[in-house]
Amino acid sequence: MTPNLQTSIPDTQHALKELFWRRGYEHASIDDVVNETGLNRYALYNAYGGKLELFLAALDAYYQERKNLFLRNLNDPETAPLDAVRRVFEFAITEMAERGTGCLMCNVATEECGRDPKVAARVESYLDEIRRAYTDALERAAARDELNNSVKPADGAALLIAVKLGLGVHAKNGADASTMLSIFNTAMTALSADSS
Amino acid sequence: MTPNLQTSIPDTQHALKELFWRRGYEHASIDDVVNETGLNRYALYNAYGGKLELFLAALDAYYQERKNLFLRNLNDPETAPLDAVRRVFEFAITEMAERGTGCLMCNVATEECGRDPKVAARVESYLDEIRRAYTDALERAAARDELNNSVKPADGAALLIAVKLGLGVHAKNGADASTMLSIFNTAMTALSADSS
DNA sequence: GACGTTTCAGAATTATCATTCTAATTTCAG
DNA sequence: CTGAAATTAGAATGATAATTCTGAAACGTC
Repeated sequence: MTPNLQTSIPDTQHALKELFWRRGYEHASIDDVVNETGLNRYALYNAYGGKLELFLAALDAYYQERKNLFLRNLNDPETAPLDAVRRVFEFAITEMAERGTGCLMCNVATEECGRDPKVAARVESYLDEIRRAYTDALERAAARDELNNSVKPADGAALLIAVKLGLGVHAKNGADASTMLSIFNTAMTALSADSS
Repeated sequence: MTPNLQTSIPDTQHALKELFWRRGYEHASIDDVVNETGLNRYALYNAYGGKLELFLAALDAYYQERKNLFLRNLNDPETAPLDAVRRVFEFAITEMAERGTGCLMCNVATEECGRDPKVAARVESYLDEIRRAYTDALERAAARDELNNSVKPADGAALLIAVKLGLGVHAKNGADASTMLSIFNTAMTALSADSS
């Protein structure tokens, strides 16, 4: 009945992701981890090493999930690039508003554990990958004359990421979806070709 | 030599502001407060009540300082409104990059103490006041045909605040001033009249 | 079924920190 | 001066949490 470590690792990572996403690194205790993963404390330490490694596993699970979801949408050839960006943001905003916990990657960036080199390296590479994907999408938009031509795709991508981080802060403060969507729409209006 | 409480409160608030800004609420201990304010532990508890009230004092000191600085610049009749916005952001970005600690108000919003009702109320009223000031500035810009006419002043103001929060996250992660200025410039380009 | 190994639950350890307490010192009015 | 009141430095308290330890239970192999 009790799952062994081998078969339970994916579930464990999912539970870790949920726990750290909801509570943050510092406010999730090992007792919480034990309760929510169902795994034995001793086994956890043997398998992962310590709390930080547990967190890295959660971050990896989050990263894989987002990467699949976002990049698949952004690169969908059936969808106009700015519509794809919109779809990704609308999903993220709705989710953040429902959960009230911002985005795990943004939260990490503001927590003390974000100063850890291993954590920081993951955040950086994750943000780089997202930025590249946004840049590609905005380049395709520019090629279709759908991008504000005063804005370079790479700059627009960096702005989108900053807005996303800002929305994550708003979400942690209990902002509702409509407030956040309005902010995102303003950004998209300002970045779009027909804007002025 | 040791200052008494009456004359030292302004210095105390300044020291509290610095301490909590640099370390955050949770990672600043009462020992730190004792060391950095030079005040007696017992006296601190008598004067303030507890750690949260110490933090509120820090928040108040920060708020007063920013309010004077930012609103004076934003409302300066000698300066074109978008230039005034730019001046405020350039100051804030330079400061955040130098300190590497984001902005105190943004940090609060992401910390657990931001869930406290008294803290949340202060953050909300502070952000409202800033939003109103940005809205006024953007309305003046619109009257001079300097604002992207697809963007309503109130929406532009909300976007500026989200960007500011996002830049605060970047700053906490060690972003340098030029990266942050570039993001801000992109936002201003997209919000300006001659943008497309 | 028996034994060596693995896994378990939860206690022990160690550390940190907010808050309160205490005994000594300073202050200052008379 | 002097003695009551205020103020101090730092120890005690109580709580929480990461990590390690321990003795018991479960498991698999023969």
